[in-house]
Amino acid sequence: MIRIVIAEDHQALIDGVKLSLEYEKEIKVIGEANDGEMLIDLVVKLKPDMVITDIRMPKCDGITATQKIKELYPEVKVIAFSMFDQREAITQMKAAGASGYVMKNSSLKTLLSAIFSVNEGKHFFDDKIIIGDENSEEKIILSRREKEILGLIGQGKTSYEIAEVLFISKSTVDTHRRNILRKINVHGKTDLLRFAIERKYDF
Amino acid sequence: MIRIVIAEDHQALIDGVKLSLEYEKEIKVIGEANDGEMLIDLVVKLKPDMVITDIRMPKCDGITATQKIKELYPEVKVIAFSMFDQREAITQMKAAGASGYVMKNSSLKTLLSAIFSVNEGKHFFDDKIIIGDENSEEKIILSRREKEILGLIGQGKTSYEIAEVLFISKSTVDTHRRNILRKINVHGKTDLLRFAIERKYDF
DNA sequence: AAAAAAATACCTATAAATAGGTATTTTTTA
DNA sequence: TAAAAAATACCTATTTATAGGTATTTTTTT
Repeated sequence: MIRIVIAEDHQALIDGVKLSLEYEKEIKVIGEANDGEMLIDLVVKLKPDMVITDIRMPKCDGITATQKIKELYPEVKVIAFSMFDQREAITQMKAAGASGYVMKNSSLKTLLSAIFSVNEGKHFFDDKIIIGDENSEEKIILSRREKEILGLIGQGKTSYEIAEVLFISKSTVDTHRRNILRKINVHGKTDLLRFAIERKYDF
Repeated sequence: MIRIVIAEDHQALIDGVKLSLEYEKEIKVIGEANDGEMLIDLVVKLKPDMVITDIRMPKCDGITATQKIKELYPEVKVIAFSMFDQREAITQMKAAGASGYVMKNSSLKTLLSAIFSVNEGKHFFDDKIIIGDENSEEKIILSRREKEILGLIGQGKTSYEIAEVLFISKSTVDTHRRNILRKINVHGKTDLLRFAIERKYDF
C-alpha cells in the first residue's frame, strides 16, 4: 500500500486525482493540502510514503516544501505535479530531491506510472517534457520573438495590437502564435494564457 | 523623501511603476524584490519607509511577508498591489497590517495618491474596489451560477462546452459570460481568464 | 403577495482566434 | 559558405468570443 499526500491549491484537481487513484487498491490518499505549509504539517503528522505536490502554491511553494520534507524525511518520495513543461522547475525540483515530474495535462495513467515507478525507487519524468541534453543549461523552446509575443499575449493584447507594437503584420503575429501553440503543445487561448501567466510563477 | 521597496514578480510591472515614480522628487525606489523572501531581506537591509507589494508572489506571499515586516518594523508602511478586487485579500492584508490596497489596473495616479496618503499616516483603499458595508462578511459580486461558469471558463472550456456540462443553452452561457465581464469590469478573455485563474491564488 | 434578483434563451453583428496551407527573406549556426 | 533556424507574410475557412438588444421563467427576498 502506497500512502500518499496530495498538495495542490486547486481543490477541483485534488478531487479529480483522488477519484482516479481510488480505483487503485495499492494506493491510498491519506491527506490533502492546499498550500505548502499544510503539506509540511501533514507530512510530519502522517509520515506518508509519497507526496504529489504542485509547484506553485500559496504560503510556501512546492520546491521549498520539497526541500524541507527531504531534510526531515529523506525516505518520503516526492512527485512534482505542474501545469507546464518548465525546465527550471524540473531542475529545481530535482535539486530539492523530487523523484518525478508529471504535467497536469498528461493523462492520469502517466501519473499512475510515475507513482509506481517512483515507489520502486526509480525516477520518472514526464514524456511530454521536451528534454534537451542534460548538460544544456536551458533548452530554448520558444524563440526570442515568440517569447516576446507570448509576453504581449499575456498582457491581454490582441494579434492586431501586437502587430502594431512590433511594427510587423498581423499575419506574422498569427503565424508566431500558431507556432507557440504547437511548441508548447496546447490548443486554445485559455491554455496559452495560462502558460503566459503561470510561467512567471510556476518557476 | 519617501524611501520605497517594491515587491512584484513581474519585472515589467516593477519597471513601469519605477518609471512613473521617478518623476516624483519626494519618492525614491530604493529596492526591488521579485518574491516575498527577497522582500523581507530587503526590508531588513534597507529599512525603507514604505513597501509596495504584490499579494501573490513565489516563495512567500505578500500577506505573510507583510506580517513578518510589521512584526519586525511596525513603522514600515505597506501598500498592497493586486490584480483584482478581492475582499478576502483586502481583509487579510488589513489584518497583516497593510495601510493601503491598490489594484494593478488602476491608474498610477491612484498609486501615487495611495503613497502620499499612507505616508501621512492615513489609510488608502482603492476606489475601484466594490465595497459593501464593512460588516458584511463577503460581498457576493458574482451569483452562484456565474461563479460556476467562471470556474469552467478557467478550466479552458468554451461556452458551448460549458452549456453541455450544465445542460443549458449556449445562449445562456454567453449571457452569464457577458454579465461576469460587466460585473468584474473587464473586457476580453485575457482579463477574464486572469481573474478566473488568479482569484484562486491571489487570495 | 409583490418586488427584486437570478437564470434562462434568442436575435444580430463584429472581432478575434484557430487551423490548415504556402512562401520569401533574414539571421544564425555548423 | 552552405545549411538550419527564425522571422516575415499572405490565403482560406471555421470556431469562439464580444457587444448590443430583448424577453420569459424561476427563485429569492422583502
